[in-house]
Parts: sequence; C-alpha cells; structure tokens
Amino acid sequence: MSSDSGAVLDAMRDGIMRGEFVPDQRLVETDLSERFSASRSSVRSALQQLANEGLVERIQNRGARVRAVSLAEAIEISEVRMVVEGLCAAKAAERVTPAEADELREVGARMSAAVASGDVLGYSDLNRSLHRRIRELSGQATAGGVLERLRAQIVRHQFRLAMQPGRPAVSLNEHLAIIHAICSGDPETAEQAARGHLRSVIEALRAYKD
Amino acid sequence: MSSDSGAVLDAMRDGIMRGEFVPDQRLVETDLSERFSASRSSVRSALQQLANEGLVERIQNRGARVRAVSLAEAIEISEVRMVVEGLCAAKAAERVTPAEADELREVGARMSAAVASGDVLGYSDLNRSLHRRIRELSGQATAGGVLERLRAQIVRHQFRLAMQPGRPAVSLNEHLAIIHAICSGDPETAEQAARGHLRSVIEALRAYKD
DNA sequence: CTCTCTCTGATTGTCGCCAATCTTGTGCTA
DNA sequence: TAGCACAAGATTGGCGACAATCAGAGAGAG
Repeated sequence: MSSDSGAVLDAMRDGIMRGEFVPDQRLVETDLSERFSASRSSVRSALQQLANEGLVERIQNRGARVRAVSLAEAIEISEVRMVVEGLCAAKAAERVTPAEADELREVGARMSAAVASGDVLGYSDLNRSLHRRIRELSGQATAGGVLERLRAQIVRHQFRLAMQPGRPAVSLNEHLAIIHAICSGDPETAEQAARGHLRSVIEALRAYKD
Repeated sequence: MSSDSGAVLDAMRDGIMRGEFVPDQRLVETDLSERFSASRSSVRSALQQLANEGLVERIQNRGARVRAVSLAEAIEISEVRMVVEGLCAAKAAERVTPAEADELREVGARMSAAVASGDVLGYSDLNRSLHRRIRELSGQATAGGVLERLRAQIVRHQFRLAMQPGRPAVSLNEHLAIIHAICSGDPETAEQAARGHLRSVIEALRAYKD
C-alpha cells in the first residue's frame, strides 16, 4: 500500500514532530530528495501535504521551511481545541457503553499511577491515548480530523508543558473529572470538564513567557 | 504572482462549489489538464490541495472524484461549526469596537430588509458576510481557517437549506440575537446565541431526509 | 451456468530535464 | 562611504515520458 511518496511524507512528518528538523529550518527539495533517496517530485508532494497540515510554511518560489508556532499561535490553537474537545467529550458521554466506560476508568487509574510514580513520559503517553480514545468514542470524524491536525502543530509546546514541574498533578485531576463525567453519561458536565482542562492548559501556556 | 497551478486550483474549486462538477464525478487528470489547458502536474497539485480541503476524495492509484458530503456528514460538520463559531462570537464580543458594532448592526438591518422583501439570494450573501465578519472580528486565525475549510464542504447543503420556505425568517432572528450579543460586548451570550443558531441549522438539516 | 484466471486498456505515480524566479555578491557611481 | 544596477549561483515551478498499478473484459475449466 505505502507508496514511496507516502513513505517520504511520513518520514518528514516524523522528523519534524520529533524535532530533527528545527523550527524555521529551510527545507530544500534537492537535499531532502537525497536524504530520503526519493525523487524530487515525491519530496515536493510531501512538502505540499505538510504545508496543508500546518507543519511547514511554503512561499512561492522561495521554498519551504519548518513552521515555527509562536506561543500566541499555540494559545489560539488551544482555544479551538478547547471547544472542539468539549464537543467530543459531550458526544462521547452520550454514546459511551459500559465496557468502554470501564476502559476509560482503567486509563484514569494508570494515569494516577504514572503521576504517583513520577513517570512523566508514561503520563504523557497516557494523556495522548485518553484524548484519542475520547475522540474515537465521540464518533465525530470531522472533529477528530480537526483535532488531529491541530495537535500535530503544537507537539513541541505540549511537550515543554508536560515537562513543567507540578503540571502533571494539576492536569491529572482535570483528566479524571473528564473521565468521570463521560462515564456518568453526562454530556453537559463532560463538555465543561473538557473545556476546563483546556482552559487550564491555556493558562499554563500563558504562564511561561520565557 | 498567480502561478498557473494556482489558477487551476481556483478554477477547479470554483467549478466544484458552483456545481459544474457533480458529486461523485470522476476527475481524470488528463481530462482536466486538457480542459484547463495546463500540464498534468499542475492539475495533480491542485487535486492534492482540494483533497486536503475536503472537496475531493483521492484513492491510491484509483484517482480522484468530487467528494459527496452526506447529510450525516453535513450534520457532523455543523456540530463542529457550532462550537467553533461559538468561540469566534465570544471573542468578537470581547474585542469589538463601537465602529465595528455599528457595522454589524448595519448588516443586521440589511438582513431584515432582505427577508422582508423576500430577497433570498441577497439574504444568503449577507449571511455569509456576517459569519465572515464575525470570524475576522474574533482575531482567531486558527478558528477562521477551520471554519473556512468546513464551510467549503457544505456549500451545497447550505444552499438547499437557504431555499427552504420559512427558513430565512427563523434564521434572521437568530442572527440578530448574535449581533445584539456581540455589540453588547457579552461573550457568554454571544457564544450561546451562535451555538443556538447552529443548533437550529442542524435541526433543519435533520428535518429533510429526502 | 458460474467461477477463476489472465490479459488488455486506461489511469495514476515517478523521474529527469529545462525554464522561471529569487538571493547574494560584486563593482560602479555619486 | 552609501546606494544602486547587474550578473552569477542556487532553488523552485512546470513539462513530457516512462513505469507501476488497477478495473474490467474475455477465455477456459469445473
């Protein structure tokens, strides 16, 4: 299935998200085609796709560079996430089955354990899992797509945030509140919990103007 | 400035949104390149962009076709619009200046006049203007981009909806409520008004299962 | 008569080349 | 010394040709 251009696309996206390509770094098509041993058109196609995903910036006849997401933009993005994740949480609360509720509670328990044992990386992974699972449970493909795109743009900021001391403890309670509301089948409360969580993220982002 | 590929892109997007290309219609690259007298790579690039905008669907080695947005998908999209437009309305209420408020009220007056005189097309245009202006006033570029993309996908449904008898009268009041809340500088009410309007749109969409 | 296999026509994916455009460094002039 | 015109290098944009892949028709076996 995976054509070559698809492989180049994935490799480049991964490289950007993992930080191998620094923000504002120029992405010269020839260099990339050599680096990934693919043709320049494949690279070109991948660059266009990445531009649409908001990971790179392209200017006419001037090439592409890794998009640097400013703190202000990260806040904007988080605001949109706030309302869309709120929607997903509400819909998830409406549709959740008992089995799925147990699964969510299980994730919550593991998150608590991770925070208790100071496993920041594990907590970060669980965090991502939880948000993804809620998106899936919501059955809202459109919202899911929007959130996926937005998340990719702010992985760097998210990571920095997760590393801030004391942050996991705060976010854990918010996550548990979301889980509880969804498992209770209460859309209103679930939406408010999700929004509250993202509001807290925004506050934390505003906090560090380093 | 406008390169050829950009021209092809705009022409194709316009063609799809204007209905010259029917939903599910196959879009063969060779045909398109001949029709727009452009090279196949330009067409190819445009197709990729349109796929990212959600207007066409592409399958590996199987070509592109105009994406048919089902009623269910239109409802999903409207749900996302509901929360994001709510965000924009709230932020617009926070930032609006007196001059801009007057401008909004002016649009409201023209909408009332259009409905009173049965000018459905004019009302539809004003509707679009209003939503766009609110997006601009919100200063939320991210939300604006999301909404722009979503709107393009459901122009057809929006148009059908606007044509439904009695619909403009209902939506007019909702629009006036949004305008009033924003001009009052009341974010909470503005968000609720915007959400109420979109909720009404969703209801109307659900109504016709023809 | 139906199922499967193969072959063919149509269409997309990839490649290398050339033209168009931008950036940068250089030299001339006031 | 500052400013401007110009040329050279680097990089992107566009094009045609070739290879890879898929859908469908048709032949053959059961």
